[in-house]
Amino acid sequence: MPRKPSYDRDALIAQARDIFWRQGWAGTSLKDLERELNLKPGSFYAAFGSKDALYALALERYAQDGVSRLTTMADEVGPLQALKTQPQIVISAKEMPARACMLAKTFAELQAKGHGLADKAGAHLEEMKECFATLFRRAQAAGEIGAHHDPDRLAARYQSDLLGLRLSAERDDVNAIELASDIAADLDRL
Amino acid sequence: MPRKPSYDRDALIAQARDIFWRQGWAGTSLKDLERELNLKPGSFYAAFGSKDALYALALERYAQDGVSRLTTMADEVGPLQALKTQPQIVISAKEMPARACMLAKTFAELQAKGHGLADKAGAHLEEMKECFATLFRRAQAAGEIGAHHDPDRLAARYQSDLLGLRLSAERDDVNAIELASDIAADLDRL
DNA sequence: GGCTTTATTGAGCGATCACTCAAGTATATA
DNA sequence: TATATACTTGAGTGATCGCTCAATAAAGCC
Repeated sequence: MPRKPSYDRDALIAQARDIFWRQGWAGTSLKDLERELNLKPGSFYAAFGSKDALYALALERYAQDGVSRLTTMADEVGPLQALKTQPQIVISAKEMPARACMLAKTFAELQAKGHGLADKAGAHLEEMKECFATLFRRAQAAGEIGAHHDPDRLAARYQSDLLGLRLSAERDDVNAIELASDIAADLDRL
Repeated sequence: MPRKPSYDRDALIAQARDIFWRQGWAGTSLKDLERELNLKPGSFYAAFGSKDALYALALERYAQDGVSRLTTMADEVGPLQALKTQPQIVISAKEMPARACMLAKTFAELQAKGHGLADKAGAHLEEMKECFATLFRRAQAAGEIGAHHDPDRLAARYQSDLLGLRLSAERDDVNAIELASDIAADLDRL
């Protein structure tokens, strides 16, 4: 009996993710979203409930895609090679809306105000870190990395390096390719 | 003949810097500033002209303080030791309003929208990077670092590491002290 | 003290914010 | 085809945004 929506909800979430990723939370108005997603206010709120609810969906999508892309690559080329390749990938950014990490941007923007979305972003960052740690553990098990290292500590450092790289890659005065290869080179010394 | 302002302009700029540093550009309203600086709208605009103008002053103050603190330390303990100590310092954050870098936060928040303050923040980041490069050059001249390294490349990597560290240090699930000491330890392998 | 000059005050400006809702429209079932 | 059930529309909500300005108060110079 009902009527079907004329839009593809998943596609709208992906589109919203890209806008939020680029412009941030406060930097994206509902006018922006309504225009880009081609939704009137009524439809928007019927579909997503609120700006924050859509942002949360966008964050989740972003984090899921990041983890699945990395684990897929690790299954194909091995854990260490995946970790070494990741820096290049995150700054290649041809069709990506931004090089900086959306989770980091969200966390940095909203943490001070105690916004719930900052906590969600922080949780996703933690998931991502645990994903890195798993790859370091697998690399250790495969003998690609010395057994004396703490994989959690390596993961924290590696994630921090990636966040720095991705932020630096937004700048014109930084050679991100050199930076990425230097970070990757560090993994060979473990 | 005139009447003197009842406030200390420099102190107000420092106070505004701390608020902006913590809450970001969009996250800080004029109401916030008027309340914290104890200024009515009229006085505020007579003193600073606009929110953006005050933000620019705050950025400048932030950058100047950062450079002068680092160069002072380098004069006291030497360039390499200063670079090795800096990571601990930036995350100690007893009386600092945030651990993340204000320049990086500003750049990340406003760059996508083409806001002029993002360019100013980017320029200050470049100054800071050049300051790091100078210290690496001085460390090289002193024989503390191998001559085969490119100091500009080292500076870019070091700055990126610091930005990542400072962002990570805002998180509860990251051991920032370990992170800082790992970054410092890397300098001994140069 | 009188005068000039500037600082201070706070009500209020238009614009924009996230969001609501009643009315109209299209569709799947009966 | 008739009806029930959504989806779509867009004018409009109160709140807040950055900011203005006329009125008032206070300080330095004569």
